[in-house]
Amino acid sequence: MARTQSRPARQRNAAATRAAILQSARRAFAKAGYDGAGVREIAGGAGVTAMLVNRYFGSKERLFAEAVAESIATTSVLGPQITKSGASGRQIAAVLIGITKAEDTPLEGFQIMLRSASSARAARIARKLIEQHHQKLIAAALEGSLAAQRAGVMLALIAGFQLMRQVLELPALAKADPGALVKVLGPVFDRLLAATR
Amino acid sequence: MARTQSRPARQRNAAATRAAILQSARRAFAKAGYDGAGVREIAGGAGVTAMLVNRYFGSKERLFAEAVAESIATTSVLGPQITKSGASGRQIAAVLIGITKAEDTPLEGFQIMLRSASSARAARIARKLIEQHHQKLIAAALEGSLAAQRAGVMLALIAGFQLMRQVLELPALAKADPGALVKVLGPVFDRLLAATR
DNA sequence: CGTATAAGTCTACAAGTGTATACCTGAAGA
DNA sequence: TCTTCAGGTATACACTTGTAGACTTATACG
Repeated sequence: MARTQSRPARQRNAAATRAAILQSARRAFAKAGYDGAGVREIAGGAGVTAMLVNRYFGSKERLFAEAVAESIATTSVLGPQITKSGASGRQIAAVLIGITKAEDTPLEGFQIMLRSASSARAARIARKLIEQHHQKLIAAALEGSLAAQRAGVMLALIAGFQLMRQVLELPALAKADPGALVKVLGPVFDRLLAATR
Repeated sequence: MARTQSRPARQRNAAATRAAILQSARRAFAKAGYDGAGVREIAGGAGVTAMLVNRYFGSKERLFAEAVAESIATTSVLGPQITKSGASGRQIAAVLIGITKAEDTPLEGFQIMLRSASSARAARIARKLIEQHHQKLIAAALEGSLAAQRAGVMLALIAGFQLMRQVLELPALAKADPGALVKVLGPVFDRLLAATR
């Protein structure tokens, strides 16, 4: 009766608990990266003991793989925006600027990747998922030559922008007026959308 | 006489030892990031005990700050290229592509930043240095309005490109023909160099 | 030679990591 | 009501991390 009274104390439900752990893991990995997020912290975020995490997922590494897979699948905001036929650079820029504003972001998959880049295993997992889920889709939607390279540079720009704005919080990008950023970023995306001459 | 016979046993030279530690630290941080590189590992790379590191630098955090500062100062390849008056996007792109080719790179400072982004303390240190050493210089060299934002986006593009090409090794960028990459990246840099309309 | 002092190491500790084993507990079936 | 077993916790261990204090050793100077 020590713990039951302080919390709503979720019913004993394996599936729900598993889901809660996974969600907590996604948030923690996005915030601190693979090495930075501890199993106890993740467990705490789900209102659960550390050991239950290992009980359900086997190990931290397997938990990470599952969390990344889910996050990437959910990170579908920017993809459609870019791959739809009539997209303008200004639109893409506006969306990107919007979703890199708050702490919590739909670009969770990218966030995890950025913060886990130091871990070799994490990087390998991330590369595979990025390549298959984003790079190929964008490249396919681009017309003209060097589509793969242009898609790659777009992803680089997105990742770098997020890194500087959200992770490093470089003032020039983090505190800038969104309108001004659109003015700067829009034409850049336009260049990448346009077929290379 | 237990230890003296096994090694060349560098002469006792504070300055040289300090420099050796710093170099080892730069390499270790670039490879594994702030959290990933251990003090013992860094010390070992300099042929020295872990405690000597703290003796000379006070703490790991301060060692990191100094290592980043030195790396950033050394990372002077791109800065002059961008800030010189007659620079073209194509030239900048060519230089960037050249120095993001091999594993070892003159962009060590960026590399460290990328791999340490997960650590909050490391990010704070890196932000300060990046801001003062790169962002302000580039912004000052740019003509027209929104110079700070344009400089920030340039840095984002550089960091993102390096991340995707060197750290994640996205095939479209890592294995691409340099000439093709110049064709894609050059106009993008041109856009950022040109005054915003 | 003798000694002062800088250069460097040893041992240890407190905190944090992922994980294994043993344990408890609450709800459902008989 | 009693039993059963999945859902969950507590304790502990082996290891690693950054760092502190006491210790040793080599070099330069008198």
